[in-house]
Amino acid sequence: MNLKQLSNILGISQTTVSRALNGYPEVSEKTRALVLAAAKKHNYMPNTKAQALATGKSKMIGFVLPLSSQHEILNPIFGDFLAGAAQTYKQEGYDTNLALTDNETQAETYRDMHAKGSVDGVIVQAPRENDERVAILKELGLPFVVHGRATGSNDYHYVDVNNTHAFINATNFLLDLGHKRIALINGNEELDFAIRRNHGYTQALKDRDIDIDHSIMFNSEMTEHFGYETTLKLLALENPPTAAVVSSYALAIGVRRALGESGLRIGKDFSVVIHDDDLSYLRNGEAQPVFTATRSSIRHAGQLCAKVLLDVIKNPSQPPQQVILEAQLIVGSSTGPAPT
Amino acid sequence: MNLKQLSNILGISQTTVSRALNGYPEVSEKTRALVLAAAKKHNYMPNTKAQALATGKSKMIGFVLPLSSQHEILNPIFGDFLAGAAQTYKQEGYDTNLALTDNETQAETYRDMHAKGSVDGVIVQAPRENDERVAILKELGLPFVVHGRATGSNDYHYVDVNNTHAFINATNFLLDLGHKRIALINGNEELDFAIRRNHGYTQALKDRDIDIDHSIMFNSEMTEHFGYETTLKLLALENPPTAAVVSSYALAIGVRRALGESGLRIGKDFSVVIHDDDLSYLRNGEAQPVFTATRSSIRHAGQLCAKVLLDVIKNPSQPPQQVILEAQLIVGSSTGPAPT
DNA sequence: TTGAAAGCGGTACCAC
DNA sequence: GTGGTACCGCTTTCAA
Repeated sequence: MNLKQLSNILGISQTTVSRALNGYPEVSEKTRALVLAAAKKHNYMPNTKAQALATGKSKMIGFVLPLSSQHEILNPIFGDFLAGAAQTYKQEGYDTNLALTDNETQAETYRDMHAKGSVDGVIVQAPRENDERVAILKELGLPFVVHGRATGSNDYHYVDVNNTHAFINATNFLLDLGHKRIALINGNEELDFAIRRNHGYTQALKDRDIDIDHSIMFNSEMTEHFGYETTLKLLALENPPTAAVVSSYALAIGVRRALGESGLRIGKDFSVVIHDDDLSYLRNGEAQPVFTATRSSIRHAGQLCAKVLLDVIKNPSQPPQQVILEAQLIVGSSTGPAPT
Repeated sequence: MNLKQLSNILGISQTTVSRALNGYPEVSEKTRALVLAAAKKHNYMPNTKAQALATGKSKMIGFVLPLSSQHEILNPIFGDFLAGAAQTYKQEGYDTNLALTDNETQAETYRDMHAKGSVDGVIVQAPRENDERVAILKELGLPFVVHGRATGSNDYHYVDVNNTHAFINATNFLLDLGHKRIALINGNEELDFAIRRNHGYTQALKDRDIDIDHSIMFNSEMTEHFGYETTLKLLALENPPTAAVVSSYALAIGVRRALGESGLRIGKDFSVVIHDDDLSYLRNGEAQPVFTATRSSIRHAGQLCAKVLLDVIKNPSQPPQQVILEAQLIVGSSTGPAPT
């Protein structure tokens, strides 16, 4: 069923039918009612391609996903973030176009999307310093919002989590329990969020006049394996820590295993606060009696990014919108005080 | 840059330019070379909407994602499967259209996609018995491939993992180690794959004339929490099992925690084989020294689904293609023999 | 308030 | 080999 057929059935011109469907005021209410009824009856929906061609708006948002996101870090982003964003787009009548790309040809992918006219705007994930993508998108004039931010950059729209504050809170929580030696098990130092988490951790310690001990600060892959290895190293120290702030659930699983094998009970002999963006692991609360969690909802970030992007598409020349989300500190019962 | 502009620059008709670009044989090689060079120089790409409108093919594949996929089970599907599929689509010049939907309005979503002419085909996830979606897609004549299968259904194209065989292998592995009492910790019994896993497990036991003991077979949510609780229950039995086949990494994490707290060492006092589709947890091999894993690559399933779908789109009237993937048994070193 | 017709950017048939 | 032109399904100007 297309416009022409529908208008033929009704004996009204395509023009009027189109106007009735799109809510133009000049159509008589009687006609509109007729058209709407017929459209519903025949399950008519305007062909999106034709609409896009005629209006110049594709009503599609691009989500570019580098294949390197097999990588641990981007995995949760992929799922929950995208789900949140797509949901918001849908509410506003936009579709989501997923574009995979090699890590090296990311910039080209954006160029192509724009040249092919397939999207009205895009989201950029995990920006780096002086990000090529940002430069290209500006050059193309394609609306975009960045999820995360490159250290120091602030001349574009972005949505980010307040990682610094989250880790100040997490560290303070352990300090308040009386811990003096608190380890940090964090992601790779090239990542902006990991840098901010390092900052939050050191900030909290400095505020209590505790010296930073770099031998109990670790930055690397956020995997179970690394959490495990790191914890064993920490416990083997002459003066081992009594608690740790951990940057992801995957890491924390490794931490827990290492503690278990070393005979240390979490919440009694050793306290752990973890941070995670991915709610799925925490959803049923199974982690809470054991760990204390600082968590941010990646799905919510997706929704916000989408909202900002749609706003930018409608009003492209506005000054940068920069949204910082606060992470939530969830206090479980059994992360106990520091051993005396 | 569009066709008209490009043809003006070249002083050739749109028709010829289009033909040259699309590889039609009747164009002289000289002309084609000229056109190709100019296209590259000006970064010309045909507008997908116009192309779709003119050809009647949208070159887009729909991926419908019910919002209930916040649910644990569908989460890995979301990421790795979609990545695999999208990669394949891209190679063939197709784009991926992600459509979120409420669980209740899934069928309508397919109807709408078809009515709007936005996709050439779709993937259906996690089919149920007499699935409404399958019926509708057949009715619409929209090409589709199902990921998974409903018990007993076989009149459509699908790609599925050989869950039965995977669990026969997993169980046999433990039997070969000498275990006599092997528990099963599996997903909810309403799910087709869980049913098949139950079958595989019981099959393997029967083949060795071991009686099925339903008190050590568990079906429920595939979460850490349930893995933990179940394992505690198992260990509290009068005659506890000495090993377990576990249906997901999340469950296995709970199992490990329960064993740890009970002072049992994995691979010495208790053996575990886990099955998981999501490679990300296992990627660095951190689980292998501790668990033995039966794993299927969900990304690979995505690629295969995509291939089949593209094939079906090109040749819609072919008989059902039904692909069954074998899962891989990965033998770790420390899952030891049964205690004597 | 309604309708005819000219695009939007391509493809493909038909003639040359 | 190449070019003219109708058409894909919709929006939008212009006239009535």
